[in-house]
Amino acid sequence: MDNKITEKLVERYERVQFAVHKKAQLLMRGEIGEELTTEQHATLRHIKHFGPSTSTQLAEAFLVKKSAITAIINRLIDKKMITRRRDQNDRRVIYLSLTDYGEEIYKQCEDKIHALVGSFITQFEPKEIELFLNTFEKLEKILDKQILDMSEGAEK
Amino acid sequence: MDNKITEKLVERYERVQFAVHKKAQLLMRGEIGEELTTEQHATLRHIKHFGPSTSTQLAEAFLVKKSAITAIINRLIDKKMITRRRDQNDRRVIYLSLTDYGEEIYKQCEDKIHALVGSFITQFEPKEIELFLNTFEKLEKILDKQILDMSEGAEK
DNA sequence: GTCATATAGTTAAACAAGTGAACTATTAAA
DNA sequence: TTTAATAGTTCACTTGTTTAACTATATGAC
Repeated sequence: MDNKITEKLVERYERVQFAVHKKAQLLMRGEIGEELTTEQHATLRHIKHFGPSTSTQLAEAFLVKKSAITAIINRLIDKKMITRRRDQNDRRVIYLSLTDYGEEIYKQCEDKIHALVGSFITQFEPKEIELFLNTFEKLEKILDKQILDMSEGAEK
Repeated sequence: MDNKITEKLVERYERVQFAVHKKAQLLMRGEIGEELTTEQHATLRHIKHFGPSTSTQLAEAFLVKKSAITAIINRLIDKKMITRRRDQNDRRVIYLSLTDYGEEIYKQCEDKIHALVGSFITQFEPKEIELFLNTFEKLEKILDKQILDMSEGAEK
């Protein structure tokens, strides 16, 4: 009984998550003139959201090693979308910021995503959206706690 | 007004999707004795679900090129989780099936996932789960149609 | 029946993302 | 001041991906 629902949930979640991911990938590809990978977009998003950030902060946010961030950052710098700036108080630290071009590309991506999601929203009842948001908020809290617990051992 | 909701939806969805993905990754890593990547797990899942499959079918299901499937398959064969079997009617075709070992590892993964999701379920109202399922079903249909439209040009 | 074409799958080169370990600087602490 | 810790990079290796060239088999036009 309960097993059936679990299975259904997993299956349906996986299919939607796959479809959303693919859709987002297609959105980031080509249409804007610049190709952005999922990770590159997430990096721009983090910096836009939290302001100038360090590799360490990005690594913690994405739950990957710092060397992985270095690689992504190098590619974004090649694309002239972000810049490095050394902290003068602590000269080990490097702050990463968006260039004007980075801001521009990021904005174009956001517009695309928002337009897409906006078109979805019209097909749902306000009540459905409300409940969706609440469920996800709850889910997020549960997951965050669990992931923190699990990755604590693996963290450096 | 509507803009605000779109933004919230995107943000919340992205955070949950990230958390779920990381959580699943951690689940597949080590705990079972065998490491499975997301793609390897999805491949086992597809074969388990649809029975002996071809590279072409997997490539279509995952929306990647066939050469990407070849690489994943080779690694799963190295791990002795699947086998190739030539079709005798059409000798171009190769069917991929799970080995007993593959079945065993896959089952262990599923059990882990179901246990996890089962533990989530208890924290939600039946009504919430019902609506969640319905919303996702609706979302899936919308996305499937859109992705089909978008990738039609890109398909080979 | 034979020749052109389509289909199934592999291979190889190149790129993006990731890990792990060794490394350079710089700062903090004993 | 010598030792620790921290921030970041580099390098070798793995996985997943695309593109393009390739092999082998099947289909179809004539």
